[in-house]
Amino acid sequence: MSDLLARLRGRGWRVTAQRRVVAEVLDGDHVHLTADEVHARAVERLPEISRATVYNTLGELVALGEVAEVSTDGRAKRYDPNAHHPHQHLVCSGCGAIRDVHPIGDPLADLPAGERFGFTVSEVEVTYRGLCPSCR
Amino acid sequence: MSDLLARLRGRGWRVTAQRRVVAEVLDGDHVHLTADEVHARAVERLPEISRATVYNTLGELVALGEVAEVSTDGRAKRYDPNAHHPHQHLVCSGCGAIRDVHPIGDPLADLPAGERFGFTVSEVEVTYRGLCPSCR
DNA sequence: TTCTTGACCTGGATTGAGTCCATCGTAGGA
DNA sequence: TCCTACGATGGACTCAATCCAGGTCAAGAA
Repeated sequence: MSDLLARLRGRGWRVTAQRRVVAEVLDGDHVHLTADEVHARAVERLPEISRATVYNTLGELVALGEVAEVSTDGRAKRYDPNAHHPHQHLVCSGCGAIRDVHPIGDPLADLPAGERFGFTVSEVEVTYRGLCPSCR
Repeated sequence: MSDLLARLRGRGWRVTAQRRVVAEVLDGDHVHLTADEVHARAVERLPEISRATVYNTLGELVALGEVAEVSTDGRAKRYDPNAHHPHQHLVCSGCGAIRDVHPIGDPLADLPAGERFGFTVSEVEVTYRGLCPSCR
């Protein structure tokens, strides 16, 4: 993630304290924070940062393909910094915990042409659901 | 869907005009209405029906396993009456159109034990994305 | 058929997530 | 150092969904 800011600068991004803090908060594996959680953590480092800025920055990171949006429950979207490593998600129906997982095979290949209704299919999103060890 | 009301009555449901109308609106294949769309159509048949009742009834139908909740965009949830026939969804990134699809194989089998983090995995949800013929 | 009652419905207030916008501030080039 | 266009702010607003107090009615009992 440390070179993320360099990559963004290379794309003409103006690097500000706010954007740096948002990028820093979103660092690590199995990180799936909501926008409000990102904001809460960003405030600890930069007390005046506004929610609008967090939403704007997350939106830009998503548009640039640096962060992926995940919506596993019907509630707030979550932001996943692991966008450069394709993966799917495993969600606990009890506590909502989310893990990144890597199924075998290409899920795209499992949709026969006869089931594509003439669509050009380019992406698949798989969400596995179950109970985690501590909710069972 | 016509025997849905009979099934519900059998489960001790009190059948009211409102519940009947909601169930009728949710009939057919490739039907994926939002709660507000269900409400709009229900109002045509029963002008005084309230949004709260539509939400309550949809929630009960979901809890009974008669209808499935689908959230393909980050926006309003959609309700899919096809819950008794397992299927996945194909969504157009352009216009949002949704089709029911049936991939080959069991997607659950594609998640190796080593990737389950001790979870008891019981469900998979697959969303294919692409462009429909008229958006391409 | 009428009565009774607890489950159901209503509409308005409320919550929560997210967006919009007018204004102010500042990163980075000249 | 100065300028200015891009970025940040925060308060108002939208949209989806839920909550709640009070009125209504489906279905079993008599």
